[in-house]
Amino acid sequence: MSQAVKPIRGINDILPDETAAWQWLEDTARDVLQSYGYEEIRLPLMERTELFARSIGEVTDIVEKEMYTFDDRNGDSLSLRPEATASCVRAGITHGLFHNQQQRLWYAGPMFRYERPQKGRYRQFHQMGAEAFGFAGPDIDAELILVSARLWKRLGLKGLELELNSLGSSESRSRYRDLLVTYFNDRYQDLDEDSRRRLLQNPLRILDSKNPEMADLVAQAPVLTEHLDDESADHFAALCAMLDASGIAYKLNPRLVRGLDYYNRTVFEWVTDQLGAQSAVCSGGRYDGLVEQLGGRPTPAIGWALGVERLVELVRGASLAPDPAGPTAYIVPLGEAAESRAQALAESLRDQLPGLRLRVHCGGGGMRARMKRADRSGALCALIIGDDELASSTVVLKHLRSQQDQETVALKDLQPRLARICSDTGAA
RNA sequence: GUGGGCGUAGCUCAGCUGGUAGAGCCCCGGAUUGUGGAUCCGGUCGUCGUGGGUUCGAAUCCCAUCGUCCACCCCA
Repeated sequence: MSQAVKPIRGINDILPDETAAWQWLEDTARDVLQSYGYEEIRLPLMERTELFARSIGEVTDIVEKEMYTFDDRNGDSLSLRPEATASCVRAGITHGLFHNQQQRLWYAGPMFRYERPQKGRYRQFHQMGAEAFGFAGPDIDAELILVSARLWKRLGLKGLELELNSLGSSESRSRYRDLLVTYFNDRYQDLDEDSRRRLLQNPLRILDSKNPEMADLVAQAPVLTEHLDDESADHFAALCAMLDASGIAYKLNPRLVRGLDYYNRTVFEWVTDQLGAQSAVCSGGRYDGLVEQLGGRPTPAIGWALGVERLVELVRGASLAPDPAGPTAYIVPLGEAAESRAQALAESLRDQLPGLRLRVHCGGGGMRARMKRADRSGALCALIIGDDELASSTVVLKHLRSQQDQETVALKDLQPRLARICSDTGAA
């Protein structure tokens, strides 16, 4: 044996025993998004590096040390996308989607960040996201939160908490930022190493510190929500009233900031305590300045993204995902004559019943081995075809999930018989 | 980038005061020549992560290295 090729760290395969949960989650999310009138947009996996630098922020960790960046053969610097909002905005500008128009969009797909992998954090991970463009008022903020809340409900997920905050306008945010820098600079001696670094890069993130020794200092710091501009305060109050009216519970968290530079006003996170250090399952916020910043016309915008791996973990942990459906029938041909007929029989059944799931035994083996495979396949029944059945144009239908006696079914009656099995079990 | 735990069969793991590698599950065959699930019998499967060192002898001790998991950081 030659040496096996190693996989890339933090870039995982999703194996067949997990894909049922993934598909269920993705299907459910798509249904929910479409039920609110959101339309899918498919975006490229890579963009010019400049796009991410200009949107996420030059001095963020994501851009400085977590992007997969390389020069293509023309010498252009490209990066695998670390998130999709920037691409979505870019695509909207490229195709004029924002000119006097409103857009409700969603996307799904892999993102890439060069981080040390740990629970709920991988170098290739998947997000689904929703973005709304051209809506300035708090009603769309409420709607986007309702979309996410409905998704948790449809998935049967309990225990997610919504944390909510407002960062204010970019002007009030930067005034607050100055206040905060002054406050922490005056207490520089008490700052831990991480916070000193953040003071230069992203002072708001000091408020997020997990270090208990920083707790007092953070608690005494100026509070963001007390320094909002009037319009942002009104916007936020109206959003809260709408959520109250819809029965959505939330926790105001004045320390909730976001790592990406483009957010303003509403920011929110759905958090869980089930995922170790990774508490955020879905988060987002308003980014009213981004479209203009990337060369489009001023366009208010807001969106969220959810981490598919994290949700899959929650859904699997709570055994919420339905069991994968096995085949309706497993066809067991016995003898050369039957083996040469089996695939043709299966083909004609699939023609007649498009929803039917048939697995035809391949690979030889004795009767016992074939029946064992039929059982392991999860099939509802086995269809046994040997010389006797060929001679009489019948098959033996054996029920594998119940104690019903096996039946001999004429070939001409097989299609309605299988259709009935499908409908009895709610399949197809 | 920093810190800690762990790397033995496809999977889960035992073996670690150095003596030449085991169990359960899975898989295959048989008991049951055309009938799965339960039971019983038999069988296949290992560069003991990699490289070096100590030793008559290393899965076991030492060093290095890689991988992986978790946490910091960052964030979905």
